[in-house]
Amino acid sequence: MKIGYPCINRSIGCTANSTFRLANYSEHRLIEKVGNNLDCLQKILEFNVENNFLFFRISSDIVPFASHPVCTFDWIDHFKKDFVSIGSYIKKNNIRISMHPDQFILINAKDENIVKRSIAELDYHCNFLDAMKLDKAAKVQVHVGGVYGDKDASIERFIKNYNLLPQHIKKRLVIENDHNRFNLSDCLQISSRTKIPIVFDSFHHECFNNGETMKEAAILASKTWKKSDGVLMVDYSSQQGGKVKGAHAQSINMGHFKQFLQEIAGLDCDIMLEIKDKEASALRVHKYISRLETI
DNA sequence: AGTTGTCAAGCTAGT
DNA sequence: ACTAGCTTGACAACT
Repeated sequence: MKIGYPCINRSIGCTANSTFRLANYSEHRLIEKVGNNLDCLQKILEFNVENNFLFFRISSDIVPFASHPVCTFDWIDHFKKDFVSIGSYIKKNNIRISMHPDQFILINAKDENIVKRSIAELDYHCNFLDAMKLDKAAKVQVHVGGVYGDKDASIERFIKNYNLLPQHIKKRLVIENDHNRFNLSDCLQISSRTKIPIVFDSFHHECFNNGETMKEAAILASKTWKKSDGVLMVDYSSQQGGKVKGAHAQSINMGHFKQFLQEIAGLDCDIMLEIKDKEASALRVHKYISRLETI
């Protein structure tokens, strides 16, 4: 079981998701930003290896505007050496990688243009992972999309559009249950017809489910992962008190987390801690787990 | 140097 | 009708 946190490290003093304004786009700026972001990504990964965080989500902002029409620059070729070098570091240290394109990515949108832009964005994510020469266990996770007042039709549209995706996207794309639109059983329905693996989001499952216990749900999701996809990815969080339903906790609630670990005991998975304070909470989790291992 | 409005993109529920 | 929330900050124009 690997533990990770998403995108941002707050203790090493650099970010791998630095961007700029579209209005200020220039090739020079793009090269500068991507160069810095890749340098910082390497530093974050080194920090992670030292601290035994072997699961990491790379920010979608690592190559700003990569899928925007304004970007015609061949960044894959320009940074080829860096990609290969970071990729070998990832493989050498057996780090699991994921990416999570933003909320604008809607494979099942009714508007063809949104679908087109979404595919362009997925293409960017997959090209990025391909450039690092990572195997297909490095995943790109999205939500199913919008309901548009007709869930069945929206599921059909997802499946239809998914089947049309190019192979280099299909091999990495996975779906995640969300907290108010498509829950685990909706995702399972899609998975049974497309064989797409499901990232299990435990917090979303608490918010929105079809009566499955945490353990049942995690096992159902894990069965959608083939050997070559790697083990089940889990997104873990809990409710931030005083905020609207679905708001992620600012810092980890260890009691809640321990109970979650007990509930899914015996299931191999990699856990992404979607907690706002990032590695601070991840360090507390590690302390707890290493204590368990020494007992 | 510090503050603050704004940033490519969408959907949903809650106010 | 409007906004918070979602991987959420961080950019950049303004004091």
